[in-house]
Amino acid sequence: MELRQLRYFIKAKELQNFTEAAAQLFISQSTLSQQIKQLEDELGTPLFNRIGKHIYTTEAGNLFYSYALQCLNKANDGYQLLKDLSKLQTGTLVIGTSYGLRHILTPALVKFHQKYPKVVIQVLFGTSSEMIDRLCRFELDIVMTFDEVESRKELKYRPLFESTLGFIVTKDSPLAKKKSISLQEIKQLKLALPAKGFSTRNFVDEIFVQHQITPQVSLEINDIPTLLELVGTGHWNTILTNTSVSNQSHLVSVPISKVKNPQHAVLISLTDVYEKQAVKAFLKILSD
Amino acid sequence: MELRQLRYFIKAKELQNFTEAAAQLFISQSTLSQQIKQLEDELGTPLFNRIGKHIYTTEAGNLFYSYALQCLNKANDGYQLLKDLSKLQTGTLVIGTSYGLRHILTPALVKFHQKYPKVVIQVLFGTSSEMIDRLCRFELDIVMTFDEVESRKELKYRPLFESTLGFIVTKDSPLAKKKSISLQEIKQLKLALPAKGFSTRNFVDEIFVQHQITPQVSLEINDIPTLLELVGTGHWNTILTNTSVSNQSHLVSVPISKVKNPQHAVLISLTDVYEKQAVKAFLKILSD
DNA sequence: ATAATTGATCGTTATTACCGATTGGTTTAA
DNA sequence: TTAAACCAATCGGTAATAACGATCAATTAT
Repeated sequence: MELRQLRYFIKAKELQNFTEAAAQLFISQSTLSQQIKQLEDELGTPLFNRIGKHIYTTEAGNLFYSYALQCLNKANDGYQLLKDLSKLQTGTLVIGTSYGLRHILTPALVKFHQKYPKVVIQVLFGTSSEMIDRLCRFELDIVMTFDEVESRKELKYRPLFESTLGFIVTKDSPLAKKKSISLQEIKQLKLALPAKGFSTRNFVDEIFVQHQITPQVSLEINDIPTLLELVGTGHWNTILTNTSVSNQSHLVSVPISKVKNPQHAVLISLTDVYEKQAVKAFLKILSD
Repeated sequence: MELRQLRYFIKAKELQNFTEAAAQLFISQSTLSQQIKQLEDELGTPLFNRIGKHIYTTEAGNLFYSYALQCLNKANDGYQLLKDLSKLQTGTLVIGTSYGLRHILTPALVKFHQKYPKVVIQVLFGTSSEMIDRLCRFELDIVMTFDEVESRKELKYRPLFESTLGFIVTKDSPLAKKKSISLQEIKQLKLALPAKGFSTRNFVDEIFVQHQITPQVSLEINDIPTLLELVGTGHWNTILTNTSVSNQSHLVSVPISKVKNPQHAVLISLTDVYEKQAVKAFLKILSD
């Protein structure tokens, strides 16, 4: 049984006339006759009664018609779905992102959703190492994070922008008015930092190692909003990319002196893998 | 798009391996590769990501899979339907029935035979317990009888109609003119009853027990036509469903007073078992 | 009667599904 | 590092078959 035969059968049944059906199908009458016969042979029962020059469907033909239609419709639905997908009328976009990038993520999500409202978006915050693992396991379509030290060839890196680290304190703190703060000063203060694995944490650790300074890390946490809330209480200070506190009015970012610390925000995807239409569209919106 | 390609795609997607899929489909790997490629070209999007020696379905492939499956299932459903239907051209229908139901059985058999002349019909009269045993041993397709006290979950009961018991006497008997007869009067008379196991007998026994009356059962017999013949001699009387004597002009059924005795005629079949097309057709005819 | 219409059939052609062998890439084992 | 194993893609050739035109047989309309 082939879809071709079902298409022929349906047309023939609807027109009750092989010659006309063949014409509409742009095939010869003999071809239609043969293909119907072949289908009947496979099904083991006639689909048409041939009475003189007229044909009409048998009981079997009438019953089978409904299934043939449904079968063809399913095939067509699948076809249409993929055509829609290429026009982004459907599908899913799964984004992994660092918390420090949400200020560029959120407006991009809004724009994307306005343009492609039928695409379902999933956003996952997490550590960059965790997200890259997920990316390699095909659980994510794209990762937005700050770049890692090593670069892997199975990953494709698209730079977004640079951001510097800042020392985060409450607006009311005496430190809030300083124009800059040195690592030596920071060494005296209790820090709350993102847990190991976060790209910012990796970067902070690296800086302290470079300057041979051991900071007082009195709290580690793997949730940035909570970290910011804790810093807001005034009991801790932290170091984050400036962009992480851009919408936190009660917190202030003080530049760290004598430290070259630009972090590079990047988009990471898999190389040599078919890239979803939704990913392409999303990248286009981000780059605007 | 052809069903062949959908079949290939589904197998490849399920095994995530072209070589193995081709083997299971009994085609060469090159053929599978070509057909998948052809399908992808028609759909305008890759269905598989080819990364290294592994393949896995793209988003499009995953979405399309469901439709491909449904499409194939519809085709298969249609195929199965016609195979079932064609069995009505050759199959057998084995019916077990109580004697009391022959008045509805015979016209149904005639109609069924006119519609499906090639189906061989076997009819077996017997006790309901015997027939239900046979049904469970798959020796019968369907049983027509009066309902038993207990209902088993492996059996499916379809009610047909209700019938009452009557006291059967010859037309010439002085009792024939009575408008009703009480159990006390019956107690004085010699009875010929169907053998134990017949549903009517079970029901009659139960009624006597309920009224704490012991009847004079002077004859038991497991063949209803013979029983009726004996009753016709005037030496015995009996108790049967009224429908049993509906075509016996020399016998009369006298209602039994003060006894709630509707018997429920039912069709019994096995649950959770494939129901023959012939059975469905027969049920349809019966219900008309 | 005759012509027109229709589906089935026959012989042929064009297409294509299929195969085996090979290639090029990657992964695994030595 | 090299060799072996594995896998999908590709190529050229063959067998299967979808398609065609012509014709036949049957029915219907004129």
